[in-house]
Amino acid sequence: MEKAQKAFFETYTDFQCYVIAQVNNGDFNGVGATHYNIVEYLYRNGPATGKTLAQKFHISAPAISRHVKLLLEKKLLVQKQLPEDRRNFLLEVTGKGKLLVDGSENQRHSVTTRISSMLPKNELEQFTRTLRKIVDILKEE
Amino acid sequence: MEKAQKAFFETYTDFQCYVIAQVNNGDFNGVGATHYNIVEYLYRNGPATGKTLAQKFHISAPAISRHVKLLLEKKLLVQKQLPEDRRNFLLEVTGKGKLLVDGSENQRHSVTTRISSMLPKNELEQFTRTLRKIVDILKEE
DNA sequence: AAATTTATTTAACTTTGTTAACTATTTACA
DNA sequence: TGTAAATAGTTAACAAAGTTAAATAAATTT
Repeated sequence: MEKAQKAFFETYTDFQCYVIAQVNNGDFNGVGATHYNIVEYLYRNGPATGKTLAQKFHISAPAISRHVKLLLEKKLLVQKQLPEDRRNFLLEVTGKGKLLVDGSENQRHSVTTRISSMLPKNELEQFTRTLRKIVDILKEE
Repeated sequence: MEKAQKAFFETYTDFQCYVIAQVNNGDFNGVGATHYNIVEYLYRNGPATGKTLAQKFHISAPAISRHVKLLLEKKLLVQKQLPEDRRNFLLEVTGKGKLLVDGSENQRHSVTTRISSMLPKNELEQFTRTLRKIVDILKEE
């Protein structure tokens, strides 16, 4: 294997360990990583249906259904049945849900905040561009 | 939130979805993602003990123990008790284990290979440098 | 020699994903 | 228009892979 490839490979796998560990361990007041990501996604992108979330997060509809059920119980989301197609339920973040995302004690959010604040702006921009390319490569399959 | 930060944040979370999906779904002949990562790590870095693996992958000793047990059953690893301290068991990749990693049908390996072959060399090097910084930031805590 | 520490394993449990089967609703079309 | 197919979501049963607590065996400390 070529040197640049090898360096990338090692760093990437090292990084992957952290991402996985963060997902496995991150549980904040009974709100797991995927729970949090759902709330945050709906906060930033506006209301969406369960189906959209399943596609976004690449998990099955029943998995989303269980997550949403818990988030409704915790009053972090509310559900609105659409009159034009009553099979669809739009999910919306509550004030409490927004507080969860905005909260400064939020570890999940702070990881990306910390990363982006510790890199020079141009380096961050270049990194984001390459990472976007990588995501697009991954999406192709 | 600043524009560059926001772009990073969105791309990062999108990327994270793929990493997690890959870990959840990736099961190749009964060998899951962590199983494979263990074999590959030992292949590339030489024999190591369970304790080392637990530290490397940020998972508990019992989790490693279960993974290793399966990998021994599948003859992908062998175990050698060290005479100088018989509590330590060095884990080593077998020929069969090496074939798993080297195999061209190997999806896990091919993700990083595909990424690195689709980026210009200097972009890959810059990306690796920034990603290494990020891993170091994450390691600090 | 006894107590403590260390590496590993076993047992019991939790979380979070999966597929299969179900309900409710909408759409297609003979 | 009435029936069949498709779609969104849920429930049930299960699997994978993590966790902590407790057990074992070996080495080290006192």
